[in-house]
Amino acid sequence: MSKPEESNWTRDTESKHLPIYQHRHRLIEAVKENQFLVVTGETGSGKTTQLPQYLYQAGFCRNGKIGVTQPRRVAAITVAQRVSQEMAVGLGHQVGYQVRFDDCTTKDTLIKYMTDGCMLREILTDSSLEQYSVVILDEVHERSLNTDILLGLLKKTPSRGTRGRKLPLKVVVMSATLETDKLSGFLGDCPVFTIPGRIYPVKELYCNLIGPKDKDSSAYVKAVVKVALDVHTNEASGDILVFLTGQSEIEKACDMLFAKAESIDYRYDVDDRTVEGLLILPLYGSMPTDQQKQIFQPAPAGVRKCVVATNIAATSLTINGVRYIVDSGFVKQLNHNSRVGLDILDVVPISKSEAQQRAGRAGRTSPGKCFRIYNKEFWENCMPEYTVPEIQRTSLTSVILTLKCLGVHDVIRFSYLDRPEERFILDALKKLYQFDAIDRKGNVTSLGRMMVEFPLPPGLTRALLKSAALGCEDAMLPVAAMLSVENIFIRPGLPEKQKEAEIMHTELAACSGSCNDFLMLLCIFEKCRASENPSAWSKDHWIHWRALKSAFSVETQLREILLRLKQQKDFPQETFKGSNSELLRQCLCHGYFTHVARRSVGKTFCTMDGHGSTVHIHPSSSLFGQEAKLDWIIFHDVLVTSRVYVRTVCPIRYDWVKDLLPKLHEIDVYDLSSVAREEVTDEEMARWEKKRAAQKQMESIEDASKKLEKRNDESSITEARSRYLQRKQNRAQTKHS
DNA sequence: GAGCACTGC
Repeated sequence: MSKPEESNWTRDTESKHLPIYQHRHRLIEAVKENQFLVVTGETGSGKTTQLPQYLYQAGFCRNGKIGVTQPRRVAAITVAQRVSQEMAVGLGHQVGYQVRFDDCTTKDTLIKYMTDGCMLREILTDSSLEQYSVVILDEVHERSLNTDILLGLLKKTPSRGTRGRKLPLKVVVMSATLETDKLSGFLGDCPVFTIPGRIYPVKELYCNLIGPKDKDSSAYVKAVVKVALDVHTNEASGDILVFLTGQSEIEKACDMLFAKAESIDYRYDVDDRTVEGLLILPLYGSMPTDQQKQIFQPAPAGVRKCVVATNIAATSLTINGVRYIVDSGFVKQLNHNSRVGLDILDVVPISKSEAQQRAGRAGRTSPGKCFRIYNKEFWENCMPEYTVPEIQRTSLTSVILTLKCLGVHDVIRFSYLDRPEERFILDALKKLYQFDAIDRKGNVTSLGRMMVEFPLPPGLTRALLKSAALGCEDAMLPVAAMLSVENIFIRPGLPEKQKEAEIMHTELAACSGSCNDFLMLLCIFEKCRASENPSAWSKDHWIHWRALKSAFSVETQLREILLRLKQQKDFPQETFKGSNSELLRQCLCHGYFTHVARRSVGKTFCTMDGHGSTVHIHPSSSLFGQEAKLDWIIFHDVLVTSRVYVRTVCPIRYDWVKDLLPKLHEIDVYDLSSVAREEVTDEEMARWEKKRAAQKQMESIEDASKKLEKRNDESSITEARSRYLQRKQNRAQTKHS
């Protein structure tokens, strides 16, 4: 292996002026002396780019690679590019990166930047991380789900001698200055190394336009517009960055900025979105990338940029030249609600640490100001200190399966930096049991070992494996791919264009018989792939080409994994007795029997998972309006807006799920909690077997359908849940009217 | 007759 010249490294004057440079010797010593180290420093301290280079220079690569994790793909790629330039080596050689679909490493790679998800995959194949001498977890304060899991796994780091390791693995945890004591405490009171940052002061101001009682979104859209215009008229030069929660609000705010500017006698030009001296630019994730690019170009001389953005501008994208922040104080957050068994997207106040993060975006190149539209009372009473970490508000099914496959059987007492609620873990275990990924004692089954290989939600993997057993994976692979990319349907803003798109989408639905949204996805996938010019085809049919293209890559990846697994001797093989038109739907049932609903009054459906929630078919479904013809359905996901909607729907027959549904009630939380704790006694096992036998007997006497209905109807808890959802609906309706 | 923040494998 070739080392970069020492002179080359020190000649780099830019990196010598970074705050971290003068601490390099002490840092290297600290890593040498400790197995765990917390390194803290604000953005701009140089820790992400410099520390791996210092360790490389100090000879840490003699016994293995240095791995650096990032929560986001772009960060992993750009930092690796930067470091390879600084070290004057080709990207992919000594310095490389690995993200999904893009492995830019070789056998020479010694400093490897990667996403936290990739590192987790790597641990699945090499649990002692034999190839690494040091692992650096970066951006730990962001508390991404995968980083949190890595923290817990690396805490019990492989020490000297375990599975081929010559030396114990060094673990460095890098975080912004928040909660470093907690991190150090978690890692056995390891030392904390603080590097001064290089950010400029940001003055924080409270505009007192919103208080704890303001819950209405139109109030804060008006407020941010007012503040942004005030900044434009009163403050010195520098761009403005406004934080709102979503696309529709952002568009509304941009329109209001024009209108208000006009009413106070500004000239403006709608096409350029320019009010006199103010260039107004919306920014959100689903925006076409070419439109996003415009945002990074500096405004013309004498013009001030005003970017109205979602949280995407808080971490994922950096806009240079921003000196003023206008903070609405809200964010849209996906929370798993285990009480109703749904994931619900909610608008909630941001945390104080998130507000500081937003303010920090104004101080990257010069001193700045942050205007908070809310008052001090809102700050004190409505905003929590820290954001609830993802691991405590997300569905854990995939993560728990990964942990189980890594040999962590006691998933309740695993070392979590912040422990998820027990019922979230039990929910996940229950789902895994229902999908046959774990057995009654909580051990991973051979099916579970196969399932963990797929980057898909377990239900979808279950359906895919079923289809492969029956030999119809060519139909299921595209469906699985299409369901794991962002929304593929374009919905234009202009009403006449909207109609045009709708007609096109209805035609696409017709090609699959207009009564199965899953089949419609397959149809679109295949039609586009078969067309001469797929991107033109997408455009003509109002389909997002970017999303469809990524569905093609996902399908290829899934197909490769499946091919590999099919070579195993124990890969299941089954024969199908039934008509071909039913084959795909029956396979889907094996992944979606937790998402079964039966039509109840009028156009409503009642979920059969034991929660008995009332749901409606979403208007975007090809089954919308055909409710009267339907009886049993399965659905891919749930959306709570003015009503509880199910999207991506498919009609099924009760016969196809009747043998699966009892599995939903076969195991209770008490059973699982002891499974989870590895405290299943023989007595408990015997009791369960007895119960199961009794249940089987019942089934032969009583029709399973009736029983399930009864279970759903009689439970008062279920009714309470329905009432809760109803209230939620009513609240949402008031909010929207 | 509705409208989905942001990541990641």
